[in-house]
Amino acid sequence: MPPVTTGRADRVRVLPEPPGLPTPLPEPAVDALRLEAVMGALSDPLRLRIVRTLLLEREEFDHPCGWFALDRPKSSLTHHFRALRDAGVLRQRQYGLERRSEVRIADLEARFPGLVALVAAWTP
Amino acid sequence: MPPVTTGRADRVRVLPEPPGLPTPLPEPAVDALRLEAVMGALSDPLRLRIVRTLLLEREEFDHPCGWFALDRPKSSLTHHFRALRDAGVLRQRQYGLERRSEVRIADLEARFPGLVALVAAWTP
DNA sequence: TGCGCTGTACGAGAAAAGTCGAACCATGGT
DNA sequence: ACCATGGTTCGACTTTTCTCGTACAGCGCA
Repeated sequence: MPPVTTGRADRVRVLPEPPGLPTPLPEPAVDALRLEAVMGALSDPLRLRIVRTLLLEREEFDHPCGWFALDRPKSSLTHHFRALRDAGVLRQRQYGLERRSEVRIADLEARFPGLVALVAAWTP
Repeated sequence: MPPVTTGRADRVRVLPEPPGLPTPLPEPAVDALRLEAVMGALSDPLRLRIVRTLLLEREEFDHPCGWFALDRPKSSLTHHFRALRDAGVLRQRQYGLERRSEVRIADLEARFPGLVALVAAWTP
């Protein structure tokens, strides 16, 4: 299976599915996304790395926070994931006890075309 | 009698260069541009507005700082213009006593294609 | 019932960024 | 010579952000 290419928005998986994805945690609507907020969220190397990892290595859907090899305490990770979600970069769902994240590729592409590709091309 | 200024003060930099423009102030090289730094510089509404204005309303080359209608004290503007220059978003040249700025469009486009367009499309 | 797991909430200290006044400098005009 | 212009530097203050420890909560499982 090919690694994801970020230039295009493939299907939007936001539909309510009968087996049911958990409802996403509160997030800004597409037309409420603000460029300065997104930029601010992506102005941190750690968060940039989170998003990039999510873009390049998502095998299926989304990953729990511990998926990434981040050597920070959990409370720090919560902080950064929340910053990304507040800015509208990430969508998070509660799967039982773990919270998984995915990049809102379609939404970002709709409002800020090309931005996702920049993050995917980023090198630490 | 023409008021000949003393040649003791070697302000040679003020001379207009026939073929060229004044040398830009120190700035990061193209391949030293960092996405997180650029994002950080563009995560502020005021700076976003500066860059966007520069992109959309540049009539010729570049503009002095006071060109924009920013109701901030001068020291604040210096701060923000410097932040933009440090991140590599702006290039600044000293024209005699005034300092003019232009967006490093080509450089940004080379490293982060599409980013300039996002700023140009931004709405306050 | 208790343990291990994932992750949150709160709060405090540290670090970074923004804000702005005041002093200053060089230039050009009158 | 003086003043206005366009801008810098410095220092102080305020605000925001980062970092992380501690405490806690829900779920699954023996």
